[in-house]
Amino acid sequence: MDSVLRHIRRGSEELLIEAELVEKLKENRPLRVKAGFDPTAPDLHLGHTVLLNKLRHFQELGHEVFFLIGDFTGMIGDPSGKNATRPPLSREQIQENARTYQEQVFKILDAEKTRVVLNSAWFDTLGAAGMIRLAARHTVARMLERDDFAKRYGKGQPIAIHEFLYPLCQGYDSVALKADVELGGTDQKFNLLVGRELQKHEGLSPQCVLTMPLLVGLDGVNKMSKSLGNYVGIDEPPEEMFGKLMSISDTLMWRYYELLSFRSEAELAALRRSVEEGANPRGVKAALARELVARFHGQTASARAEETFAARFREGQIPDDLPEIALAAEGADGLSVAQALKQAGLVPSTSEAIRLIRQGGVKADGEKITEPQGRLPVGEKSVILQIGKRRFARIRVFVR
RNA sequence: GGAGGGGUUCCCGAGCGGUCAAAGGGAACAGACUGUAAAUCUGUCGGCUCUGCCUUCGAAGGUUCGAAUCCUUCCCCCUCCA
Repeated sequence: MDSVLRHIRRGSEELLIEAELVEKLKENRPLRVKAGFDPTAPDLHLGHTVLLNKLRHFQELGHEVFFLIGDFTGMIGDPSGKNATRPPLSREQIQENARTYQEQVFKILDAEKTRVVLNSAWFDTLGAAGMIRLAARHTVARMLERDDFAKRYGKGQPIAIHEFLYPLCQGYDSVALKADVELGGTDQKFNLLVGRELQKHEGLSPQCVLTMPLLVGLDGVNKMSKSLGNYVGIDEPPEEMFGKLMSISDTLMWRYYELLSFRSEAELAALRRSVEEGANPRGVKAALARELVARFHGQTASARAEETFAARFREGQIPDDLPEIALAAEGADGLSVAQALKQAGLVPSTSEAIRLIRQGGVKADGEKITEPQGRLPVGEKSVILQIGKRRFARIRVFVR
């Protein structure tokens, strides 16, 4: 029992209430473990996988996971108040999103032990009267206990009524599913607890609540999210993933280890010690990148991504598989480098190109270009233009 | 229904008749450094046929030699009172 509990708790923020969970586990049946996802943005990133990994743990322990897609609650919108409105999704879009979700989710979850459910299944039949009955179960004062509501109320910021319905609906999902455990991010704690209350009202045994920390994004400041652009998508190409993971700060790396790696606590401690004793954090970070890329793309792809990364950034190599782009020059004197960079799509404007040349950031066939007026001659041979370490194009100039 | 606050370049946010392509911060990009796309430092950060020209400060008009800054109308967001 102890080792099971430790497994469940690993990486988690909070478990409520442990004693109750022990009781449930003692019943020796598959527990009904619930986690909700909204029906938009089916592009999963590493932030989502923190929770998915935990669901996976439950499956490994023989429990049943309910992967709930909040197609009904999606209509209410995000209660965090950031995105005020969100266009309602059509039935087809939701179906489509659900499908995409599953494709991605089952890279982590065991499809055999996962039930995908939509909450419109019970809300469509609940009706307005049912909704009012549900709303009667909770008081405004209790609703205002939620941290973000309290803050907004205190600051005189608006809170729309329907935002109060969101936690209630999410809680009702737990009633409908008879959930034994619900997982969510720490920001979900309040909503998860509402589920407990509502279940008690219905005479059900209240669910245990397990919250997982939010994963900080690549910027090291905000939580990982697609809209902030600080994410690593689980569908991204191996090279991209590897590079992004190498770009996190040395401090942030440890957080990622805790939340994303499957290495044992003992192994983590050993890694930490080695860096304290002078090992280069670069290597440790690469090991993390290797593990994660391998999880989504396999060993070989992961190894190849690492090689590419090393070649590109340590040895400054130029990728060898660049397609040739043919650009037309107006006359026999060729094309200005700035124009070429723009037309090849490496920069959005010639102004930007000129700036980069002035800063010494542009190379042609490995030679730094110093003259903003520089031109590429017309010819049979292609030239490789490079900006910084990451942008390349193979260009050939011809006369129109 | 009434009163008031506000919409500025990717984001936050200053500017309130000329010296404003517009302070400051963030993000981003480049350079230096580095066994890292880490950290740190420096620079850049509307467009162009680039020592000059053109287009931006919610929209449209107007006043003025000159407007992000003043006036008019309109659109949008927010708060308070009822």
